Amino acid sequence: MLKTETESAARSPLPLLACTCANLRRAARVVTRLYTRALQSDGIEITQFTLLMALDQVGEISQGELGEILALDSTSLTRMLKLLKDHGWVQAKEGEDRRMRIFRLTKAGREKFQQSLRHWKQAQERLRTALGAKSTGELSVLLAEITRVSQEA
Amino acid sequence: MLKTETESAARSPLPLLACTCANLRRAARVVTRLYTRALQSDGIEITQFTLLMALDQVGEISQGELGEILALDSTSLTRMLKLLKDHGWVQAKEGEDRRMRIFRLTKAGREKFQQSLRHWKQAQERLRTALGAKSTGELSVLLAEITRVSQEA
DNA sequence: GCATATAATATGTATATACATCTTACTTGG
DNA sequence: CCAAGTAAGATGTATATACATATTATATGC
Repeated sequence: MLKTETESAARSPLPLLACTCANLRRAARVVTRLYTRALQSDGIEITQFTLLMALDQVGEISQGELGEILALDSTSLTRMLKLLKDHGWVQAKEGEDRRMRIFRLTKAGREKFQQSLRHWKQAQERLRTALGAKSTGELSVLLAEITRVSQEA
Repeated sequence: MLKTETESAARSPLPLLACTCANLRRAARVVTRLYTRALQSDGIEITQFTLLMALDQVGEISQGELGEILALDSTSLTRMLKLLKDHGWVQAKEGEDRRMRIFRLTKAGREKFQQSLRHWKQAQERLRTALGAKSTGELSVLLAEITRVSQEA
């Protein structure tokens, strides 16, 4: 029988998992915590902040298109956007195609976004400093790459 | 008023978001889909497969320690592991410290792991091929780095 | 040895997210 | 113009995940 490893302190704290997916998800968890905590006093989750940021950039957009940009299932967005609506941060209107929902920020949403932007920047900057500018840039490129090729694969 | 962009086809399909966290999460979603679909016929989620893989490697481990390795809140593991227990893939025993739960794979769990390993390898390999070996290696290193520094930051 | 502090896990609650399926609206072949 | 097909979003259901708090067991100061 193998010696149980439970008592040994010899396990490295973060062994490299062999699975790219597991490594991505683990990194996403840790980084999400960092941003979520930075935004805590703003009363907004980083996932919600991301939607505000996207809407701030594009102005108006349909639910489906927003889903494509964020690689989020459109039906997932139904509920995420509902939370934002309940907060009064976004509003929807019908498109010319009456099946579509066109979303945009409300005034309160723009304000919430601007407000939380400070703490977001702090988190973003803290991470960039800790990882190094070069690595941060490389990571960005690789994440864009892997997102693209995974969608095709 | 800005022209609504809803009708224009001119938005690039995957604009680089400005947020490292959003980029990580988006990549994790896309890659998760790839692996989940590869494992579909095995009746196991990639998240569950990851737990089996970790347990297969370490043999026996407490819930808390497993959480540290995977950067998963130990209370999240309570329910994830319960699902695996319900499937009969893992079993728990009390530790010497009677608060602890020590987990390990059952025979059925080892078999399920070995079985699903084939499709996991296919997904892993497909991704590696699509992204390139060099980038895949760099990504691994960067993900380990960002995980480490984010936990400290 | 006890009161208190702390650690490991469980439970309540909330959000994020996916997929299957349903509904409604558009599109298209005839 | 209509029937059949398809596209956009809503809803049912399930898992992943976090945090606050509760519970139980261990550790520690006196």
